[in-house]
Amino acid sequence: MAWQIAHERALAQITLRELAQRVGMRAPSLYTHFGSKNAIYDAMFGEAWTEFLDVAKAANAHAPRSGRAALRFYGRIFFDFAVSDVVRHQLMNQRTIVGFEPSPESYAPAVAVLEGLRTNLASHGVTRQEDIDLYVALVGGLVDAQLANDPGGHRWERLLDRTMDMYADNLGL
Amino acid sequence: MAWQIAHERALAQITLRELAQRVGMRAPSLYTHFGSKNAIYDAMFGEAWTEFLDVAKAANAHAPRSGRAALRFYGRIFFDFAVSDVVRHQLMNQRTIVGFEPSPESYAPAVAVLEGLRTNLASHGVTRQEDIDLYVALVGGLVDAQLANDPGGHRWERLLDRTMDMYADNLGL
DNA sequence: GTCTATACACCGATAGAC
DNA sequence: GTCTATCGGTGTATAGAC
Repeated sequence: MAWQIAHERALAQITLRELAQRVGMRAPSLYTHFGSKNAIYDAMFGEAWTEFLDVAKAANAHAPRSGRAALRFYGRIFFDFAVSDVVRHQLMNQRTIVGFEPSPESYAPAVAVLEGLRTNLASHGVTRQEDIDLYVALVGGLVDAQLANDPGGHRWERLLDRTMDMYADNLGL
Repeated sequence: MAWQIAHERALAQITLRELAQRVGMRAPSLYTHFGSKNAIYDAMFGEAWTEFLDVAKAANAHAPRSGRAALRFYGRIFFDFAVSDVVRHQLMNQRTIVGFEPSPESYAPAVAVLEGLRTNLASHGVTRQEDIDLYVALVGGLVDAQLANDPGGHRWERLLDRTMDMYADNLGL
């Protein structure tokens, strides 16, 4: 229900009064379930990363054998997930809510995703930290450029395969 | 003065009452100079992009002749400027303030910067829109990864030259 | 024009009654 | 648990003093 408000208005424009009203409560009653407004964001943060962890796990079953094709594949899983929900991506990957810092419990699935990526990349010979860092920056850069400059379009999505191949070339894969 | 508050607290935590107090006014008096709070953000947005336009223009005088070196050079100008002031970069390149949309006048220097980049890249044979889009995504991705995962550090800054060379290779430069 | 005082509607959060 | 009542805070509108 909080997601619904976030999609209608904006992530930062969720108000306790509106959220409470939609679930048939008064605003102060929310404090019996959440210690603060940021605790609601925290739960949403954990939800979102758990959801992506499931998507990534399910996708792993169909990952290509070839290293180059796999780089494309992993990149597209993340790209599509991020671009398909701007608000969710904003909460997961940008620091847009001022006082909000994810709790260790909510951050755990995000760590699991990064560990999974590390394992996947390692299975294709990509193990150096700087190479992983570069991969993260490349995919993240395409996502952010797409959402910032052509939301709903495909201008940077079309550059994903080319970028992954460029990366593979650079690694000598 | 608004910049000072933004640096002490956060961009979204500038309050009209505090800003007014620091300049020796009451909050409503600010409406004589700005039509709304977002108009203050708008002025700051224009200031920031004008500042970078000046930096980019000054740097152009020392741009290397070689295409590969020039790609590194332009990328570093933007990267260093963005990373040196997180709050400013947030206002310039991210959509973090909810109701804020830059006015055409404040957006003009940002357009000028992009036109300058287009001219610079063209002088080294990079003219296709998709190539320019990729360049923007690469540099932006490194900046965002640096600020999000290692603020104040150099983990992604160290990947800048390598990324620019990878891009030059991909273009056959 | 520039500033002030006042007011409004809304926000997150807390206290205490039921 | 959920309520009512209330607090200090916010952006902003307006009327009026100088």
